[in-house]
Amino acid sequence: MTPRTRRPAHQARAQATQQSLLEAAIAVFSTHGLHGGSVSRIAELAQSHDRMIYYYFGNKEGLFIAALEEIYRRYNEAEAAVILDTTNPTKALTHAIEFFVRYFRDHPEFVTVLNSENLHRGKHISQSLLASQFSKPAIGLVDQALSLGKQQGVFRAEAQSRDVYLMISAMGYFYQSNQYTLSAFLGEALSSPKCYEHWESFVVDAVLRTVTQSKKH
Amino acid sequence: MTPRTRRPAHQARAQATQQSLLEAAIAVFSTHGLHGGSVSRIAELAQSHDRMIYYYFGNKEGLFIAALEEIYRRYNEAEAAVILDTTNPTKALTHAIEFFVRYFRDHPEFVTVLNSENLHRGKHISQSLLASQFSKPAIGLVDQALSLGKQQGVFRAEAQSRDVYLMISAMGYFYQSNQYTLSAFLGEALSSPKCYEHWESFVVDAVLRTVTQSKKH
DNA sequence: CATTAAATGTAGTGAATACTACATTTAATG
DNA sequence: CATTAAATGTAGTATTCACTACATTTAATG
Repeated sequence: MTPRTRRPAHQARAQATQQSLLEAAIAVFSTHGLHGGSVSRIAELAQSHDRMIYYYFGNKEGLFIAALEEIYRRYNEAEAAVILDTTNPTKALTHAIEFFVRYFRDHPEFVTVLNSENLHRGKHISQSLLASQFSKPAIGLVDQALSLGKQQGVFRAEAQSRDVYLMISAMGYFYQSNQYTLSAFLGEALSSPKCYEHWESFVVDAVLRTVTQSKKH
Repeated sequence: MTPRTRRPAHQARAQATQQSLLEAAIAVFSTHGLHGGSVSRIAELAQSHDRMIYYYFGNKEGLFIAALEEIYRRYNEAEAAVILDTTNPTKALTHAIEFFVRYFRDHPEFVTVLNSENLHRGKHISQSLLASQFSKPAIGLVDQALSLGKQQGVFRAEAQSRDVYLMISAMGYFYQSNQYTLSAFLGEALSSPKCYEHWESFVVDAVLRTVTQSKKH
């Protein structure tokens, strides 16, 4: 019989090769974009050969899609690991905001790869079957905090999770994504810890003021 | 004597060539990025030759810098043309917000070219002498409205123009810049008029709630 | 009209690109 | 140990890229 059983040693090496190629792809695509990043550079960084990219991912676009799926997977994974305070909605929402803003700050590759994908009008994300699965828990964190606050009457019932999620994402993402042009434009380095901390607290303040129920009389 | 006088017919044609190359560069760089956009494609779109790009702009990077300066110039020009209500600060701020959000929506090339520049860590904007001049009137509109509101006691004195400007820009810019991945992520086309209008009014609401002085008692 | 220089047109160059045909190695199985 | 197929390595190919040397046209001036 022809051997249909798996070969563990082969497969382990193969997985390691795929993983290092994927990691290298994220690094190269995030710093040079889809067109700017070359397959030879990715292969070199992964200490492999460009030949293997075609072997495992078909072509350059296939590798980009895999990289896109991977950064989304990590984003969702990180979000799912956050545990919010279930009694204090203000604390919970603050915690959620800090998670998002810090995630964008600490994962610039997430921001730049998404920018590349948007430059190409979502061409690859729409091809991905995995990506559609990621959409479900997206607004989960914000929704948890908002629902709790509405139950307790401290947050306005009209505040929608989707809008608040977009607001938080926008303020965290934009600050990271456009830091270079903004720094030139404003004449101040947005990457400094002082500047960043001020922004983070401003985002918390702005979101809370947006969703908090104003006191009657 | 050697003729040092200008030659109007020559110069007029030359300016037209430069202008069409610049326009084509903005179009191509905005849809394909700095690396993805080729000089031959730009020259073709401008109905000229790549030869002229090197004649007028030195090299590809020089053309990109010129394109960057041009979109910034137009942004500042549009901002300077806005005239705000000088009596009603809420109206004035609402008007300013609408200007920014709509500018990003109606000028996707501004958004995508800035994204390309940020991918390259502001390498070109820092080289530009023109760009530094654009920074001055940047926060002007927001500052006008905020100052008026503070004088009248309807806006909080602690609200800083820079923060509010960043907040407005972030919410308007992010919605446009990330519309494709967001639409896939949220399962809803953000480009629809209904969706867009909802967002615009939400931004107005969020900013006003952030800066408005809460009533005592 | 001859001269001149700005402006444009043509035809390339070398390097980098995505991708591939083919050979070789590796570690399983019978 | 021979066989086998997965996995990897090598050496290419055609194409596109940014950029340039050189020729030509255009519209001024004297």
